[in-house]
Amino acid sequence: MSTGKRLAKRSILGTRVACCLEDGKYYAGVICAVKTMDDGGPTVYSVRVEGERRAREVRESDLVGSGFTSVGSVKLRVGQRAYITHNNREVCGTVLYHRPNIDEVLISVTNPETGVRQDVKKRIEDIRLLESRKSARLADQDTDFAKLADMSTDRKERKPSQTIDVPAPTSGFQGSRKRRSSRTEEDQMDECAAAMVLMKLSCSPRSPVLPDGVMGDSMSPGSSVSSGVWTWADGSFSSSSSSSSSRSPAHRSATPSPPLSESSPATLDDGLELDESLFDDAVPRKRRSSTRTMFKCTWTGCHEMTAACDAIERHIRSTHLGREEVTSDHSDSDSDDEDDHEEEFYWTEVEVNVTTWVDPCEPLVTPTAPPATPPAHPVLGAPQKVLTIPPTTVIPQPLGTTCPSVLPQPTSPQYIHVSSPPTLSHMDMARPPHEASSPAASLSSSWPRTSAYLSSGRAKVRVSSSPKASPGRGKRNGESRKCRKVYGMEQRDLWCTQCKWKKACSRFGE
DNA sequence: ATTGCCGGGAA
DNA sequence: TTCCCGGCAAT
Ligand SMILES: [Zn+2]
Repeated sequence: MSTGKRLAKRSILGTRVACCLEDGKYYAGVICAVKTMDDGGPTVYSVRVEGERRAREVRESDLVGSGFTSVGSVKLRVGQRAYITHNNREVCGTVLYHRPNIDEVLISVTNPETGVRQDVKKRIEDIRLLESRKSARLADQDTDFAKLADMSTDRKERKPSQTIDVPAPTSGFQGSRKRRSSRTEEDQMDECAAAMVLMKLSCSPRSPVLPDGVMGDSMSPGSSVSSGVWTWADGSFSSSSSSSSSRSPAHRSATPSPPLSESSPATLDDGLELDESLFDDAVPRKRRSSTRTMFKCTWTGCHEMTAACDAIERHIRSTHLGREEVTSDHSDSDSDDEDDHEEEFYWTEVEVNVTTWVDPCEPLVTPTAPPATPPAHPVLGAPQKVLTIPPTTVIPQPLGTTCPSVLPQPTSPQYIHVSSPPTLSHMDMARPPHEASSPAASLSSSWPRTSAYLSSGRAKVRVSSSPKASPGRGKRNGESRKCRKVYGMEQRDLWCTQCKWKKACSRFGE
């Protein structure tokens, strides 16, 4: 009554959180009760830490998770167990150090395949303190099993991400909503299992894979927080679907064999066909008419553009993500052993007028490109007119087609922006954006990278044959990325009011 | 299973 | 009026 105050409705009971214990490290647990002192006292949470019997009572400030402190704002102790996405699978590691000042965390992980221990640098935002519900995931494609299973399939240059299968979010924690389930998951599992079998057959029973005690040291004394990250290796396959989910590790489009029909963006500079037969059969091979697909860096303020997506990814990796190729210069197309392919989130395909660029193999910069590329990690979400593409770089949309599912800004479907960034960034979005005025402002400038989850993974532009509009009820035809979808449940406060009320969206109404 | 949102209802 | 949600249609 009275004072409008709306509590986040969802019950936090049952929410998985990381709880800071006496040793200063965080351990996974579940909230089982909340005790709030009505007289202004601090709220006390009763958390059952995994591996312990009794629940312990902790203060809010000792919790990390959705609705609480975000990982980004805590200092991790040495020895803290952490989960990161490495080579497309979640691995568990131990923090070697955490330097908040430069936002860098060094984690020691062990590669399940090689058994080699490796130190990985991550940003705090890319780190989870809780294990994802679905961990283990093979990178497929060029992992061993892929070779075993079908090595004939691809021999040529392959690109990490063709399809836009959405991966996920980051911010390891969860509230109460479950993430979408991908059906490919099963496939992968199967293949994975098959692979394991193969490997088992061809290797010694106790294959080099996964050295038992991956991190036998410096962990909690008696708490078995783990439950095995690489579950598949343990033999426990139970795909539990506990209520508290979490992000699923970012994984790429996996399916190796089937010829992907759509959504296979251009590949390499020379003569590989792209899929644009869909929108305009231009450039079946080389530059033909007058446009051509280029790969443009979408990093805020950066205008780098290259002809090969390979190149743009390299650019992004080194310039923006600050990662250098860890692995020895692999010949050209396999064992991508770097990190999760975060670089893929920062480029987009663009149709370029062929006359404006010269060398197909060399990265080039748009004429107006400001030399000032942010040196360090620029803060995402600080909008600064990103897509200020000079007229030459973008082609107008061919027909009165809709440009669905890409730009959240419905107002100017003038430019087709062949999309690609398959997923959103792995930024943590635990708290409401400190952005300028309206979230819409930030949106209009770029991808909704502030968004948490882009649920249905499909981001490829596609020309639908007929504009078809039936404003009846339910849903509009193909397009429907409204606040809910764009921001996800987790960021409900960013939705427009109408959406919050389950009414017709006013922001993306169109 | 998820998303958009109408219609209805409580505060 | 503001806010919330059941439930249905369309994916
Ligand atoms: Zn809305």
